[in-house]
Amino acid sequence: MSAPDVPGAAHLAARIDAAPPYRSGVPTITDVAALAGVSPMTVSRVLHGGKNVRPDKVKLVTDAVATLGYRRNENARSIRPGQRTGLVGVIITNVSNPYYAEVQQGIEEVLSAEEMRILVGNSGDDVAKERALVDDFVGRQVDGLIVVPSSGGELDGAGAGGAEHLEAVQLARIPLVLASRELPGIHADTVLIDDVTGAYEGAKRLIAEGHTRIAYIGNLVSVFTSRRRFDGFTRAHEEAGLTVDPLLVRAGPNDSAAARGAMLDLLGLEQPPTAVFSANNRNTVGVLRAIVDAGLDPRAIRIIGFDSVELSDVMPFDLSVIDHDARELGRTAGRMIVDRSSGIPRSAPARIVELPTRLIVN
Amino acid sequence: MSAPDVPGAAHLAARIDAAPPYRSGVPTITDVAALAGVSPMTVSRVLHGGKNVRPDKVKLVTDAVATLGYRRNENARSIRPGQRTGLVGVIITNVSNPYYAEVQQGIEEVLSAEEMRILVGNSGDDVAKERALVDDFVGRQVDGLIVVPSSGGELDGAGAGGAEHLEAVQLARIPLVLASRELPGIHADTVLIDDVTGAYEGAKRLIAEGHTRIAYIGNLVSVFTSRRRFDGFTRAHEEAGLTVDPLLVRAGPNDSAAARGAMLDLLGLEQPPTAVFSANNRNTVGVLRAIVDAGLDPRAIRIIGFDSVELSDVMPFDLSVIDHDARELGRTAGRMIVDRSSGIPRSAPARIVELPTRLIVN
DNA sequence: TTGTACGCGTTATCAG
DNA sequence: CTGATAACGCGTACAA
Repeated sequence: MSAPDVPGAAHLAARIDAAPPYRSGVPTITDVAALAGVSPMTVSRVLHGGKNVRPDKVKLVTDAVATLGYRRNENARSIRPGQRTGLVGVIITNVSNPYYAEVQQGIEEVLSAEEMRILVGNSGDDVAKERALVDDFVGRQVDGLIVVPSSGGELDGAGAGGAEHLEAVQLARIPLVLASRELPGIHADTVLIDDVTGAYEGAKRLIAEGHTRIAYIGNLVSVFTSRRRFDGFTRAHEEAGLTVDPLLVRAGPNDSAAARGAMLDLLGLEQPPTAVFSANNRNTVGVLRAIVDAGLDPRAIRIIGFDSVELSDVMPFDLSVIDHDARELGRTAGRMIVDRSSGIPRSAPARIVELPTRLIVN
Repeated sequence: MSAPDVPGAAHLAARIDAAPPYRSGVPTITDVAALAGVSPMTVSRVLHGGKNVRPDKVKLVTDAVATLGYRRNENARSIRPGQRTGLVGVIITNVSNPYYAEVQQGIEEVLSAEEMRILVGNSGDDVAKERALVDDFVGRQVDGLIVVPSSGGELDGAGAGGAEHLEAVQLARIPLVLASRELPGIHADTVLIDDVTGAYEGAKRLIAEGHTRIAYIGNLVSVFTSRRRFDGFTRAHEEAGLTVDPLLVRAGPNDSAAARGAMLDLLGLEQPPTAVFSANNRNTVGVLRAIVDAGLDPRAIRIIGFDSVELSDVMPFDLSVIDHDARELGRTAGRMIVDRSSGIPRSAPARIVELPTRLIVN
């Protein structure tokens, strides 16, 4: 097996030995070129549309591609300057919330039409994890980033409290879109739900029905949307000359279990509320569960919930919802990325879009 | 501004001119090296743990990294042989189905713990789109692929009907995991729900309750799981000495709208069923809606549905569900990828895991 | 302990 | 119309 002393043969053996054992069998453009009997450059041209290549060579190449099962290495391609990766990083807090699943669907719908793909990460509403994901995605040379910002960072009220990683993204001139939530100090394309108006109209409706003691369940401390919704809730009260009873405001919950606890607590008050405003779909689920668990007649209390809840219209509760189009929110975010990465210059001012809500009374 | 004739200065100017205009400002390892006054190699070493580098140089480098905001280019890194990308392609039919959203969540949970990221695409149950996604993901050098196979390809009953793209994945020695559905002719790690047993127990329960005319709603033509569920459904009938009335089997629907139509149709029969078995959560939603739309008393008909439906236990229907852990299915798929890409050899026989179901009677 | 040389797969540039 | 060359950012092998 050792190379004989014949120069030519030795050279060949060396080439074979050099045929790297690590070459995992995945064919490269060079393999295609060799099989087709052309240069790699010609193969590249054919792959890019075959402009300015003789038809017979085109056929040679396409055949070689087919027999070898060749696929372009997108990563190698993208290290060259000026080449896009076609990758967009998507960071959401939690896909198992149907709302965010719907947002992701909308994003994917728009981007896949542009042959772009999404890298998805769940932050779990944890700023540290969000930061790690951003770093990773940037390292993978994404063409854009869509983020539902984690709420944790807002706690300290500082400028862009804990959002330096997103500032860095902008410094690197990577298009950034904030979805569903704004972030103080970060000036980026943003798509929101019109939380204030939606909540205002929901609360107004309850007040019109005669309710004066309306509870509010939603995390006002750290969740941007919940604070906005509370603003609308409060405004409706003010307009009607009512005041919001602080005892009826449960500012903690942001998941169904916590909301259930808060609701059970409210039901145990000396003077319980006659209606409840729930700040999001997870909380609404918790509220409903509390009512059932407390053994109450499901219609004993009026409920209005932000976001939709599947089958809310057939449930035995006195439940209305403030609905909106989560998928359209995702689509809008996707379009913003597409616009920025072609078309609209990076330096154009940030756009802020607010999507409407629709009150569905049951 | 033109370079003077002083050799040294000219050289410098040349370097500056050479500083490519396309260099989009993103710092590279070379920039870090220059700022730190070391070679790129030393920077690389520091980034990989700083073993065998003098502490002062380590500091120099880490400082330079910090001031420049340097991040390693993962794509450039991955083109070298033997380097993993840490990317896993995930192809699901539709994330807006809460079941698949949950699966994705499970996958992400396991993989992100290994510092791996997911590329997600929706196939919309379209084999052509699935194929395109597979091609794209393979081109991006994913370390593995998790696929909920589209059903379209099974129509022609041929060997691996329309699944050649998945065979190709295996030929390229990329770990492949099938989730939720099997594919004839494809021999890969697979994680399924124990559909047969789950459906069997559900149907058995209805029969034990005295029902003999039980309708079945689910797409038997193209959906693997639905066929398996029908098997269990049938077996329970046989065991009880009953036969399934073909008139009560609606083999078409695979979404809530179609299921609603089928259910309305069933309700209009001369001899309507006294119970319904719905093959998945989308269908269950349609069934419930049909009952409400038909103006029936929600409790007029017994329903059992595969998959869970949120708040099924508090709804005013006579609804039981055959529940299972979708997130665990996702986790299992993720673990299979991790195992194959390290640990377990690629050549080890395919593993098939069936996760249990749980009948929740309401 | 540190640096040099080279190659990974691809494509822009330029020469033929 | 075609091909040789160089370069993208990084890491391995080897040399100093």
